Amino acid sequence: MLRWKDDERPLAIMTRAMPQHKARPIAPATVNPRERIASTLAGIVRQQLPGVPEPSVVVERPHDPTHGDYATNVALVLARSARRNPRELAQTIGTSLQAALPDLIETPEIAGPGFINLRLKPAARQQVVGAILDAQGRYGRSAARAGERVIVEFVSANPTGPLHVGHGRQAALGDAIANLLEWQGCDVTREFYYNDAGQQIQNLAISVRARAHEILGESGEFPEDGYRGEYIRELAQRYLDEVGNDLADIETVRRFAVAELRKEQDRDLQAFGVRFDRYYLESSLYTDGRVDSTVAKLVASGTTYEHEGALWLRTTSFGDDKDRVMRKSDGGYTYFVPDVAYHVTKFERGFARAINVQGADHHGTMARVRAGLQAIGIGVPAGYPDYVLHKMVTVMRGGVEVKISKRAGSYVTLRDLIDEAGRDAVRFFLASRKADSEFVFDIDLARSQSEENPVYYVQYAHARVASVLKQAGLAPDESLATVRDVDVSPLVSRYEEALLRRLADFPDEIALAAREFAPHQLTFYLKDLAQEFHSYYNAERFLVDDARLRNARLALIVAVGQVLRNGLTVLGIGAPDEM
RNA sequence: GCGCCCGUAGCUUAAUUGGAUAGAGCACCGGCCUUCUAAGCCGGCGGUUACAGGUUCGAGUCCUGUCGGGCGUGCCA
Repeated sequence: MLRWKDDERPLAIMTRAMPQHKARPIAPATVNPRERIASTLAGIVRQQLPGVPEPSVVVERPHDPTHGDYATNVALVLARSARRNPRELAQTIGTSLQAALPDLIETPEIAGPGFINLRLKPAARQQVVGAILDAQGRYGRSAARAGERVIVEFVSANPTGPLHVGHGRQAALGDAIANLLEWQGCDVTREFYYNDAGQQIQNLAISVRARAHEILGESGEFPEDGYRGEYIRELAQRYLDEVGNDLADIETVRRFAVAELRKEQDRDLQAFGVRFDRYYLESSLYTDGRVDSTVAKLVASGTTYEHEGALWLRTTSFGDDKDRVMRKSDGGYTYFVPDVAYHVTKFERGFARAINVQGADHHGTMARVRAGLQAIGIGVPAGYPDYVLHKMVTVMRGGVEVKISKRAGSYVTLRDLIDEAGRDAVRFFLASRKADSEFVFDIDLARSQSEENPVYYVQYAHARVASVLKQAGLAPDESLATVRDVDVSPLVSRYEEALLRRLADFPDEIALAAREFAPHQLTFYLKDLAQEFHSYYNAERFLVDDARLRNARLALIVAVGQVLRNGLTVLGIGAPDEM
């Protein structure tokens, strides 16, 4: 997952307020090798090929480890405009590169149509262990985006029923995205837009009241579009127990039902390990006048018109494919008006970036909200807010789709999933796919505490690290300090090379996953890291007699344990010491 | 009808954003526990990347069209 352009800021490993300690054998202020190579390369191109339009210099990990630690395609990209043979150009650039970085790389190899393959000197590859130990649990964190204020809105379920698996996917994705951004230095606010003002809340109240009448033995019809889940009956029973038999005031019923459902949603989210900084109430947008003032501003901007008794916004002027109704002919606002008003507050609250994690059925609102923000003319940037839309989750058990739960009736609840498969497995699974692909959640797989379950595979690697350290006499909280200054030069086996490369990639993985709102990339990284560790574990012994080798290997696996833990933490998953 | 998204091995999927021989896991077959956790490791089988064209040194990735699935689409949220 490495791809950097030379015009992007290098990503510095967070080194904040770290106590200075003994000088280590490797250069103290070492930068990530990839960054050094990329910037040196850019200089060489500028110097040797003046006048050639400078391309993005890309230094990346080759797929095949026999191609070395890094590879670059500069020669291929430049060959045409420089009117040179790509392989011959690669040779020239490669020679200059090695001359500039003799301590870092071996003699470059030219391969294929003109790739330059670079192999790090062992000491350069090994330095990552020191970097991880020095970081004191903060390896992978960066200050690259320090001070950037970001709001991540996710879940935002209506308080009309229990959370379903789709909300679970949003919670897993949204929380992981928020964590990723925090690890990049962003100042992140997690917000739940709490839709308490619409027609569906009224339906909830009516449904609960109808069930309460039934319980009291009073006849009456259940509303056509009422909510039919078992939880409505439970709410009705609790209402009768706690509030009383007076059902005359629908407002009292409504308030009770909403409060109860919110409590339940909060309990589910807590069980899932997700917390919000703020719940933003849709109703407050009406009571504080923001909806009215939003409409007034849109009218004043001249982007609205009246047609057939309704007020329309000319969203087509801002990229939408149809104009949209703002105020219905009956005088009420359509939902998209408070939506725009809400996003105005995000912008006005100073969030330079807003990310909305929602189901793909909301994709229609994207163009509308963005158009509304543009129309209002208060300087909101064109792509604001960002959307991460996810597709449907299908739950499978025993090879067949599960469509209903007892409590909710028509859908599977997040609580069902957590109860069946456990928090960690559910979070890992729901974060492990690209958001815009359809998701098949196999309950049997998530439940199985065995080889076919990836989350246990990763956690097991962490537990194995902890177990070895324990037998080496290293307490978990002391292991970092104990191995900090060991000589890591014996780490040269193919397993060790692979692990060192993987560890060096971690900060870049975080940065990339944060930039692309793509936690699934991190799940794949962790599986790969765990796999390399398990292979190593099976092939080599750590507690060997040779003290120098033993210490080097212990330092390496302490570093592996750190990265596994950090990665799992970003995904909101525990890193157990024992399994 | 129109718009957006998706289509990769029997199943679930990845692919460094246009790079090298399309990688994994599950399932299936064969090996590895007197040694730090076998919830593990090693090997094998399995691909016309839905289809047809195009762009270029190079396409799963970009463009055009077709097929299949999902979602949305002037007064539901």
